[in-house]
Amino acid sequence: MTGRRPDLAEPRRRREADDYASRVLDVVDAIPEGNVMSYGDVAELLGEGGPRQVGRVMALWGGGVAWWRVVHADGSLLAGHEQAALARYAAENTPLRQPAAGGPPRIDMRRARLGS
DNA sequence: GGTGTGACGCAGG
DNA sequence: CCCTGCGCCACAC
Repeated sequence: MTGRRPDLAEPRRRREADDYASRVLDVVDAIPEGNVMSYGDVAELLGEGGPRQVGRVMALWGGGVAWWRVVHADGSLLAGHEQAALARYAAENTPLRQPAAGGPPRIDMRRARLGS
């Protein structure tokens, strides 16, 4: 049919985006204390989108969930929120890897990564 | 409709 | 350990 009704088609796509975001946040919310997942892990478990999509969702709406349980694949912490994240890790006893000297601490992915 | 950008990830050097 | 390039995809301009 030629009547596309853009006034209805547009909002539908918007709803799908929110739905995807809601799924991402749901997965993050399901990560147990003391464990973490990488952006790629979340995307893979979700079976949809990619690490960057997950990252964007977290950037926009991650404030309402345990955002510190989503880290980079190499275990490095979220830039700009290292202190807040570190406090959380200490509180829930998340396994960290201490650097030899002065360097930035990272998650011990082998032990903290969920699923392996 | 091309271009740049990003709370990513991986391979190379 | 550092930096660079490329793939990836949604979004802003």
